[in-house]
Amino acid sequence: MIDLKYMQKNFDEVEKKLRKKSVDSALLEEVRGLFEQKKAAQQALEELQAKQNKDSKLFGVYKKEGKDIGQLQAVVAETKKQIAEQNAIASELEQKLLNVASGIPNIPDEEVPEGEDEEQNVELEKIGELPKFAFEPKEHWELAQNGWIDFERGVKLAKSRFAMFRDKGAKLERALVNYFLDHNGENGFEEVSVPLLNNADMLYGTGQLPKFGDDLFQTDDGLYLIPTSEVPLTNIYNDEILQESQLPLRFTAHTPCFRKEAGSAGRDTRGIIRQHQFSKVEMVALCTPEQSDELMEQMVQNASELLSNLGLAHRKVMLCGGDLGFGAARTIDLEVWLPGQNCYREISSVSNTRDFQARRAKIRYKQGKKNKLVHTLNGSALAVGRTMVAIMENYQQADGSIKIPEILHKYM
RNA sequence: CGGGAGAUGGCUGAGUGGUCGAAAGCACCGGUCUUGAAAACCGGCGAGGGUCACACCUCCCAGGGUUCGAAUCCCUGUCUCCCGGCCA
Repeated sequence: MIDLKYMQKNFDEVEKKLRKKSVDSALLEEVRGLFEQKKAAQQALEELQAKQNKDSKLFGVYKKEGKDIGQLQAVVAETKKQIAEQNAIASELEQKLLNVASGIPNIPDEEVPEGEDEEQNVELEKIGELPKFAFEPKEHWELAQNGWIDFERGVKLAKSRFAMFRDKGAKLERALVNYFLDHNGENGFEEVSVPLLNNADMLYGTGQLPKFGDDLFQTDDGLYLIPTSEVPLTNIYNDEILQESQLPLRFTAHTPCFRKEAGSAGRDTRGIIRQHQFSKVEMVALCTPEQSDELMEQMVQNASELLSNLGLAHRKVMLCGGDLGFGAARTIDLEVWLPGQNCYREISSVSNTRDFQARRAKIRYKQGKKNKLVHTLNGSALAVGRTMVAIMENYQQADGSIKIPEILHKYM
């Protein structure tokens, strides 16, 4: 949630900044109008409430003094009626404002480049050497003929866009998870194991709800399968007030992630690049505003290290405004080189949401006497399935076999 | 899933219809004292909105209800603890 008070006072500035994310300006105008209306209604309501409170307290006094309360009763009855009416008006406006405003995305940082979509993302740095092959490198689903991935049976057990790993494939997945968690742990991230079903408040907190509910699997008792462990990790301190000395807090967790991939029909239908269920190791940080830029760097660096240690060539990309996620003020993607596909593909995405999620999730910290909103950051380190793809394609041999990267040897 | 108890400020915990947003203790912050610290003493100290600042409004798990007035009474839900059943 963006800061509505700030937005009201600096409407033109906010509108201009949001243009980078191509937000409908009619929506913003609506918010501005609603804010004024709501405030007026609120004030009117509070005046009435104050009157009623005052009169009600008089009852006690009158009774003690033995005075007649008949007239007072009539006055209060009238006030009550007015309160009911005014309350209806005020709460409707408030609800409307909240609905509309919660659909406004975060304001992009100054440095975020202009752009419509991923075409305009800006490459920051290339890391590692592209591998050379004396043969035509295959794509991972061809290589998976070796039995590592069983696509057909994954589909049979669930439906399309589900797969299962077997034998060395399953072991490779487990090895990667262990390696990632160890590495993140050594770099200051506390390892946690979280509920995979979260309630609606948490999904609102991180921004998936109410706007992106279509992409979530929901249970019949109102819980949601997490689309990323960013949701539980960020919400660990939902509606709590932290001490400044506790910050920054850094967490890492491995979880499966569940996404309906609504609207992705026809994209990446082959292989395991885009699945309904995938495994991911995530990093999340809660920190002060002063700390958040440095943490962002650290998290990108941490993910990049994992790729380098696996011997995988990759690049850092700064997302342009149009490609930024709903809650992100800035995002840096890591894209790994896939020789089979002959292109770079996203394997990690690190975002700073500033106080956008913290405002929704009510995560604050005490700075002296004041309660301030924390900054929240999240990033993958790494997407496990896609790392498997990268290893298969980069480490494939002429005979179709796949070498295991050195660093994983002790894990499998 | 069945029976009982409970849910109050960072924590512990009083409060059963009327100036209660709420005693007390702990924690925390400021001060006095001290070479320094501890102890002792004095003061402050829930959250959100509102205001230049006050005033004022809302919140005692959530949602309804009773009442002029509810943390306090009633109903529903959620969660926690204990007892029983089931179970990885």
